[in-house]
Amino acid sequence: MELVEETPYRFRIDRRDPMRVPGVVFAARPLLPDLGEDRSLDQVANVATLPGIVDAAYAMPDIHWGYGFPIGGVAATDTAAGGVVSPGGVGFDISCGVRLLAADLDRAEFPRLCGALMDGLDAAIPRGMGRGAVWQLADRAELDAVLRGGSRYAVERGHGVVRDLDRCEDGGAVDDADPTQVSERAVQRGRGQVGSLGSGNHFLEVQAVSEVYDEPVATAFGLRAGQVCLMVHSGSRGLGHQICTDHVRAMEHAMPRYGITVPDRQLACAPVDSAPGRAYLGAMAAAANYARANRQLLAEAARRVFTRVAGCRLDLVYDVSHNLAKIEDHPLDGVDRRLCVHRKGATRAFPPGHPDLPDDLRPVGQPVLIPGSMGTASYVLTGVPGAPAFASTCHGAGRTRSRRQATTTVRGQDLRRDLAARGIAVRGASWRGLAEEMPGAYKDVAAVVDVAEAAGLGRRVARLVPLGVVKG
DNA sequence: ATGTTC
Repeated sequence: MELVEETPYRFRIDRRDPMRVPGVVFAARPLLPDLGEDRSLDQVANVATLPGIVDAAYAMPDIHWGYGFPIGGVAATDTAAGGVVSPGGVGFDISCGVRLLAADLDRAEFPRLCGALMDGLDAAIPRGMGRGAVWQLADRAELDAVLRGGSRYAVERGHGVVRDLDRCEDGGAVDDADPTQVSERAVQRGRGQVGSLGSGNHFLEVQAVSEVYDEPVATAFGLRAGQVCLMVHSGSRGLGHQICTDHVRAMEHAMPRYGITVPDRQLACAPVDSAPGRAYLGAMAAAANYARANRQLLAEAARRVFTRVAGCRLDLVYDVSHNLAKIEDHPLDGVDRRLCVHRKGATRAFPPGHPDLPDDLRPVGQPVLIPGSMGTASYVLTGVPGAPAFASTCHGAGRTRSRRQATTTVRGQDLRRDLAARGIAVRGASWRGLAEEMPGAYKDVAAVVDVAEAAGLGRRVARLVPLGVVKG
């Protein structure tokens, strides 16, 4: 794979047939994928062949190998020019994302509360493969209400406060969810999982603000140095996974009907303006709402623990997805075009002044939540004006070694002990799951965020360090 | 990521 270094933070993959646009990789040399075992740069070139793709196939500094599309990938297609939507451009965990809450509690108070707080969260947060959930839905009709209403419905049912919705992407729910495009199997898998963390890299973490880079913006976000925070990273569980599986299969069969060929069958896609395209987008929107309700319920469960143990509030800073396709207007050659923007392992980062931001955030831009790997820092960024890649940035550290490799390197028990020695309390669900998330299997999130800022994708606002980790 | 290979 030939990479042309345009700047120290931006590399180009020149267009060659059948690519329709070039590839652009935001990275520094040390962050580029290891070509021996990671085919993600080939995946960038593959994505660049998709019908209707505009501008470039983008990759963020946390890029790594994914299903069809790279994780850390952004691709936009022109909906008026046969542009496609591809489930592989969203990923299996539809609307996986991050929610950050700020406590009215100083980190100096944490040591005396740590044991009770972490034990309380350990008991209150369902997690791991399958397992239980916070919210027992009455019936299919109530699940449909979640699929249509997301966090808005959760708050209507008493799981949260109205102010939460102001601090959620899309006010807590996307429109155009179509539960009729969600299969019975997806419904069955999702029915008992609203308010559950899942496994893998999902987590709930008690953190402290360790550094503020931009005080006015941090203040507008509701963050100050030394403050205790809570970060939730979870998605749409088995429901989103099943929806992805179902619609990839449907699109594989439908592609010949639209004369579409792709270099990798994992890039199965259909025009946005087609029956299978609309069907996927309707089901995807339903999964997006499910994921938001899931994070809303998890945050509520954590709030109850914080209230009981510490007598403190948790105010929502923001909730944003990093696995989603959205129909957005962006200027191309000076003209606004309606695009289907796929972000897979990439976080939307609206700049100051964006009309979709709530009034109190519009002057400062959207909070962009970047979780680090276990035991390392996380970052809060804000969007910047005129950014490339359709107002998107990285979503985390990015894996460098497989789960399997990680488990042969370290034991979960040792990892937990090492973290405890560094003052980080861990409440896991399985030793294996813990080992798979060893920080050494990830890039350095600080380096990833440095590149994101240097490449003009976003601007650092605050750094958060872990105090306690609840792992799936 | 995932009832971790329908």
